[in-house]
Amino acid sequence: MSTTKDKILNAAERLFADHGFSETSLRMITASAEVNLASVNYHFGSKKTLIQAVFDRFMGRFTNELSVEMDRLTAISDVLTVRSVLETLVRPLTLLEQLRPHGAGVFMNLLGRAYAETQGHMRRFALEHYSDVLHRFTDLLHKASPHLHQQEMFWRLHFMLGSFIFTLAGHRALKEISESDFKQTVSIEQIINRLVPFMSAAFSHDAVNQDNIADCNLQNKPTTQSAGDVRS
Amino acid sequence: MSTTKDKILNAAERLFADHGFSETSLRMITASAEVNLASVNYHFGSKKTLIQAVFDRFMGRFTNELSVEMDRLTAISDVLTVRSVLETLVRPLTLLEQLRPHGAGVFMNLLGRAYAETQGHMRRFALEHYSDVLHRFTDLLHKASPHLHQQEMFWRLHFMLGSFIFTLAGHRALKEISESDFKQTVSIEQIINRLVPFMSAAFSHDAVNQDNIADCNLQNKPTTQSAGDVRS
DNA sequence: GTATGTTTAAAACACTTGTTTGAATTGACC
DNA sequence: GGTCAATTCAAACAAGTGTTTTAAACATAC
Repeated sequence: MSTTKDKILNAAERLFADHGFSETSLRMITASAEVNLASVNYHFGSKKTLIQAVFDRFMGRFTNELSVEMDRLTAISDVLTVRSVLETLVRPLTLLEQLRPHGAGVFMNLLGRAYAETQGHMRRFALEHYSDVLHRFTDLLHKASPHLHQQEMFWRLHFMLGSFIFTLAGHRALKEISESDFKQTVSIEQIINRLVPFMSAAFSHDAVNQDNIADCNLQNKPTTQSAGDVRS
Repeated sequence: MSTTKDKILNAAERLFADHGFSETSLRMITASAEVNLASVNYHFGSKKTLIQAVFDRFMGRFTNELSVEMDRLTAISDVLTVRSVLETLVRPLTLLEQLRPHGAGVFMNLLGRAYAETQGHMRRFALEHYSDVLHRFTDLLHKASPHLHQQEMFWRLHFMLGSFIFTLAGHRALKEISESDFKQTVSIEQIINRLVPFMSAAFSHDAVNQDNIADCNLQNKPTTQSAGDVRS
């Protein structure tokens, strides 16, 4: 029942959100947690595994919630849209945010880091431990857009991931700019609710003949195509 | 005339791409550049300003190219589409990549870092020194989608930026996965050419009444064949 | 050639990093 | 109360960090 472990975990979480990982020292963490410096190595082994532990705790909470949302979705409707699948992300993310200050931000930071690693150590860990939930999500997405083949799916998935990670991981900076420019507060939930339809449209677009998209587009219709000037 | 400065800049560029910024020490840089350790402080003042110098050099090359592309676009056509505006990014980015190994990756890394900073020091620097080109780009984008109000514009711009930064900054890791999964090499140009139509669709979507998008959506429609294969 | 300002060189500086050590403390169980 | 393992603690460790210093080498002008 030793609370030391949790104190470290919580302090690390908060500091990681504020300063990033390599910019957060163990001394900052232990000072903030009011525990001894050596205790982090005692309980977690190393800084690297501490980061993993923080990540793991987030990932567990997130995938649990996501699982619930996906259950709900598949229960109520048998026709899937990209939009409805992406909307399963909203609650898990906002929940993370209200569970801890900047929760979604730290989580996305960790996720981004997991991918940025060239070695891919953290990514492999996540894909192993949470493969079922993750695969289930991509499966739903695939069912919602069956015309996309695997490779296109792969890239769209990561384009989307990029938007999510970038905006949510750095949402404090973005909030700052937005609020100084528009004199209006903005919550992470609002950002997500803007992001989901945005990504839905992107994910659903027909790449072969993009004029189909243009036709639906309510903006000025360019009959003279200046587009398609794709240099190879 | 002194090549020491350039040697440092080039070595820093390459190492930043491989290990990130805080993970790259000045000793690694000076060793790789085969110059004395002290010379980086002599020529650049500090590590921080060295990073800025690397960023500045990239930013200069990038904005120059982008400017040319925007000239070309506005010259040939007076009706703008989101797609055509986004396509002005293709050449500047691929040029960066072929100019130096992983050039676009480092540049996007720096760009991402510029935004991630809570203090916003680097972002402010970029916005001041390159405001004209940057504003011109956003203006074109705004002209191409005049129905979007400022705030929605702001967020969509950053959603897009997120995809670009994430995918290009981490494109080496993504390449790795993609090539091991699909047994097929993939160039950064191919990624960009996938990303542009993806983001065009996202940017052009009608947020007010998203059913319009859904109606245009070709998913589940039997007439469409396996789409999305857009390698150029 | 000397003088002047610029560039390079090796070494040391002051400091922070993650980690380890070995003794002190705690808390439970017999 | 004594035993033993688990935990905490202060201190030190070795390695690495960015930066500064001082002297030497260089180039260029007078």
